[in-house]
Amino acid sequence: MGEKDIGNEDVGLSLSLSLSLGRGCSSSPPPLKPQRSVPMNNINEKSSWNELFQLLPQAMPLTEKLNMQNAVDRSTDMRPLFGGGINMNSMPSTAETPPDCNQDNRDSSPNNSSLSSGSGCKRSEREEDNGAAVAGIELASCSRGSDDEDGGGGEAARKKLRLTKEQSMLLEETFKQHNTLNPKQKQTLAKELNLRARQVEVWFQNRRARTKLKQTEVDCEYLKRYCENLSEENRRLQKEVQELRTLKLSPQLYMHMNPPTTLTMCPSCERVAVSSASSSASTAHVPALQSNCNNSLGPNIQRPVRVNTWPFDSPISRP
DNA sequence: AATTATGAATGCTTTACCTCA
DNA sequence: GGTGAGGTAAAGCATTCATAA
Repeated sequence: MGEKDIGNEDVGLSLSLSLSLGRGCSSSPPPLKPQRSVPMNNINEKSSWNELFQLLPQAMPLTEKLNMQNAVDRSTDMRPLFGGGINMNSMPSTAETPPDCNQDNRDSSPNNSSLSSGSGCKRSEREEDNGAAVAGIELASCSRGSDDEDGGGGEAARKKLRLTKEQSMLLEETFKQHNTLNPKQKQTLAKELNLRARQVEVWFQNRRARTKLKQTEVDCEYLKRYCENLSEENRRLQKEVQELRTLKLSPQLYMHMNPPTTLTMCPSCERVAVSSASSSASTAHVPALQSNCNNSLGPNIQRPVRVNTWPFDSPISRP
């Protein structure tokens, strides 16, 4: 399948996602992601993403931001919707969910160790699931799997469920709104989808995990680029230092040189003006720049411009 | 046959809540 | 009554497996 390729390509094209934050700081990479410091129940990856996008560099066109968002979304969201050969079976395997199953072996773990930890076995969900099963979840049509429900053991062969297109779509839509569900939402959604609450829960867990994975890939790509740009910048600066040293060694040349060039930026519109330190004429165009903007800092405030290693913010490939 | 996508299982951590000394 | 320790449940995450496509 080429889907992964597409995903990677998108990632490659869309790296800048989180990067946003590095603007103006070329010495240390920006935080890639807001760190979690809240109870896990409150995690809302979506909102983090939104924050990230809000922080994207202003220089980045909106379409680019959207493309990035779409790229990530596409890489994870669209597949279930447009993947070929969608199997419409929706039946939770009866091997997994015997109609009269009302105890903890719902998950049909081969070693039946789901009770081992007490905390990891999600008792309530099993209870919920039982409720869902009672509510008729098991009545969903099953296009396959009828041959393994008689498998006696049943637990050994777990038949893989494929969600229907409609189910996937609704799950995706819900995930876009909130990437975690409270029990009530879970139940409601499960009922709507004709699935067990546990299945909805698992789907959301997987979705979060895989979204995170994609984000990690994007972050890695960004860091890679960031590093490359730093290296490039370093090389450039070293070359510049070398040139200056050379000039210093030949004072005659040095004397005929123009004074060092500095860059100044209009604080409001952030347009850059090149000026010579001793040339009043050349500095004149900073106020000229500022004449077009409402600069709250006043026209005389100029700040030096740092060379930005932000990969998408400035042309790196300088001559 | 190999690969990819994805549903599911398992074990662990974190957090909230309760009980008790 | 306030407080810290210990236990428990619930929820989420990371990892892994299994299987459909």
